[in-house]
Amino acid sequence: MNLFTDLRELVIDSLGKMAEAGDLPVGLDTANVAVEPPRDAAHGDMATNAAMVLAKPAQKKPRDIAEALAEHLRADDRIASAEVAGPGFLNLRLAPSVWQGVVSRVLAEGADFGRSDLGQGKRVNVEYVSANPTGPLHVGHTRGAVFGDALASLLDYAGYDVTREYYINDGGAQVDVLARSVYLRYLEAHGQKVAFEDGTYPGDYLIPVGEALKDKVGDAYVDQPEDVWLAEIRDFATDAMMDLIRADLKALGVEMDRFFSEKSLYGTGRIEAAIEALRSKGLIYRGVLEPPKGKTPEDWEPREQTLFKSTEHGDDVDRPIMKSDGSWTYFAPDIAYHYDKVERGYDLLIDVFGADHGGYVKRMKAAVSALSDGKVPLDIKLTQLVKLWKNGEPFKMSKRAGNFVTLRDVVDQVGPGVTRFHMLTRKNDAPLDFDFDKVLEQSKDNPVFYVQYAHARVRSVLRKAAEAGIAADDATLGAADLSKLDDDAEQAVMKKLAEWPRLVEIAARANEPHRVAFFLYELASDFHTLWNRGNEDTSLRFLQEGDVATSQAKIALARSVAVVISAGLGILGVEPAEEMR
RNA sequence: GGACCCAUAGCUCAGCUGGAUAGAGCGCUGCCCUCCGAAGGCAGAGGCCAGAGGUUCGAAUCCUCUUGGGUCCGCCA
Repeated sequence: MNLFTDLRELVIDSLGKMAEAGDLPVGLDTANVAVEPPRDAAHGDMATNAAMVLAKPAQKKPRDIAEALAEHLRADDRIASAEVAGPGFLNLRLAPSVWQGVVSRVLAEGADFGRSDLGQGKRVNVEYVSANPTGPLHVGHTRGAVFGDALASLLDYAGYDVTREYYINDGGAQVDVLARSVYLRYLEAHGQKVAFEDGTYPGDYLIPVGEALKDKVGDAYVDQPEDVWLAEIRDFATDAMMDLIRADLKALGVEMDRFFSEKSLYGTGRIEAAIEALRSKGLIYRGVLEPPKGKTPEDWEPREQTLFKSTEHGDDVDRPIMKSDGSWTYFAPDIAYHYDKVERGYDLLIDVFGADHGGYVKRMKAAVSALSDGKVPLDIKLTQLVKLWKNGEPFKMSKRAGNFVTLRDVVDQVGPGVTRFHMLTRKNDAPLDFDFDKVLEQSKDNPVFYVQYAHARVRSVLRKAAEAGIAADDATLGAADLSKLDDDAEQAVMKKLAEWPRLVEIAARANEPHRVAFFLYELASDFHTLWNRGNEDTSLRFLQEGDVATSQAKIALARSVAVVISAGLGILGVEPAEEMR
C-alpha cells in the first residue's frame, strides 16, 4: 500500500459524497484527479488538482469545489489542514502520525515496502544484451546489460512476471568469420605462422579457443579445406564465446532466464511459419523499393524482392525479408524470434538495443503489431554510448580484445556494484561518461559513494546500539514511540520514505530504472542532512544516552532508511555496504 | 532527402507522462572544524527551459514549424 494512493482514494470518496449531496454532478470522470507532493514544501504535504480538473464538466468555479472538498477532507483524522490555494489547488497537511506510520510500515514490511501490484502478474519479456557471440562483452553491452537487468528487477518489484532473455545471433555470417578466426588460432596452436586479414577477429581471446580446439581434434583440420571444418568449428567457437559471455554477465551479476538461439530458427520451418503468419494477413508481397532519397548508393539498381508491408503498421517504408539470392535477410529471423515471443503468451515485450540500432525500432514494432494483431505492445529502449575516461583523458584499447574496452576491464577495476550504479546515473537515452577514477572517489559528488555511505552510517548506528545494549531488532523498533520523531529534518526523511512506493510505480510505468538511482540519492541526501544536524544539535543524534525509548524511535527511522536503500539497491543489483573503508 | 534521439544554471545532468516561485552536483562568493558524529557543513549569486506559433484554467513537459548536435538509412548482422 502506498500513502499517495490511500489519499487519492480519500479524495475520490469525498468527491463521491459531494455528488450524493448534490454539490457535484453524478458520474464525473475522476481519472485525471491527482494527489501529489507539491514541488514547493511550503504548499504543504500533498496537493490535489481535483477542483480544477472537475470545474469544467461540473460547470462550477474551481475554488468553490475546492472549498467544499476541503470540508469533507478535514473530517478525516489523517488530514491536519486543507487550504485552497492558487487557481484551485487544495493543499493538504497531514497529521504527524501519518508520517510516523510510514516508519512502522517500513519496519513491518521490510524489503517488500514499495512492492506494487501495478503489473498484476502480467507476463513481460525483457530482452537485453543479445550481443553477437563473437567475443567478450564491451562497455556498450555493459550499459545495456545493467539497464536491462535493473529494468527487469524493477518490473518484478512492480508486480510483473518477468522473463530475462538473451537472443544469440548465431545464425549469420559473423559466426563464419568467427570460425575462420578460430581456425587461424588453431593453426597457430600447431606452430604455424598466420596472418589476420581484414574480416577476421584478431583479439587475443581466441588464442585459448584455438588451443582448446587442438586439444579436442588434434591435427584433423590442419591444411584441410574450409568445407571440412567450418560447420564444426562454428559450433565449437560460438559455444566457447557464449561461455565467455555468460562468465562476463556473471561477473556483472546478470543472470538470464533464457538464451534463445537464432540458429534454432533455421531449417526448422520456424522462419517460414512466421512469414506465413504475415502472409496470411496480406502483408507479404514481391516488389521493388525506391532508392533512399538524397543518398542513393552508387551501385543502386532496382531489384524485385520479397517485402513485408510494415508501412501498414507504422513503418516508413516496407522492408525486405529475403535477399535477391533467395536467402533470408537478418530481419526474417528477427521476425520469427518475436513471433515466438508472442506465441509464448507474453502480455508485454521489451527490447533493449544500443542506440546504433535505433533505425530498427519501427520495423520491429510493426512486425510485433502485425503478428499479435496489435494485442502485444513492444517497447524498445535504446541505450546511448558510454564514454570512458581515465586520468582526465579518454580511455580506449584493450589488449585482450583488440580494440575495445571490455566489460571485464571495467568490472575488474571498479567492481560490479559501482559499475552498475554508475551506469544508471543517467537516463538510458543520454550519453554517459564513465571515469574510472571518479566512480571510485569517496565524496559527495559521487552518487554511488553517497548512497552507500548513508547505508553504512545506519549500520554503524545499529552496531553502536548493540554495544550500548539497546534492543534494535525490527520488531522492537516497530513498537517504539515514534511520536518522538517531530523535527523537520526527521519529517523530511519520513516524507521521502513515503514516496518510495510511488516512485517504484512511476519508474516501472516509464520503464526507467534510473529513477530509482536518483531517488536513492535524494533519500541519502535527506538522511545525511539529518545526520549533520546532529553535529550541532545533539538531540537529533540517533543514540540518546540514557534514553532508550527516544533512541529506539530514532534508530527506527534510521533503520527504515537502510531498508529502503537496500531494497532500491537490490533493484539496481548493487550490494549495500556495511561500512566504508 | 528522410527517420529516430537530443537541446534546461558557466560545466555535467534531473524534472514524478500537463501543475503553483524550474531542481541537484561541480565551479563561483561568504561564513563554520581544539574536542564531543566534519572522507565536510551552512548560506548566497547564477535561467527568455534553443527559437516561433498552437492546444487549455495552466506547457520545460503535448502538437506544428525553424535552428543547432548525435545515430541511422536496399541484397551487413
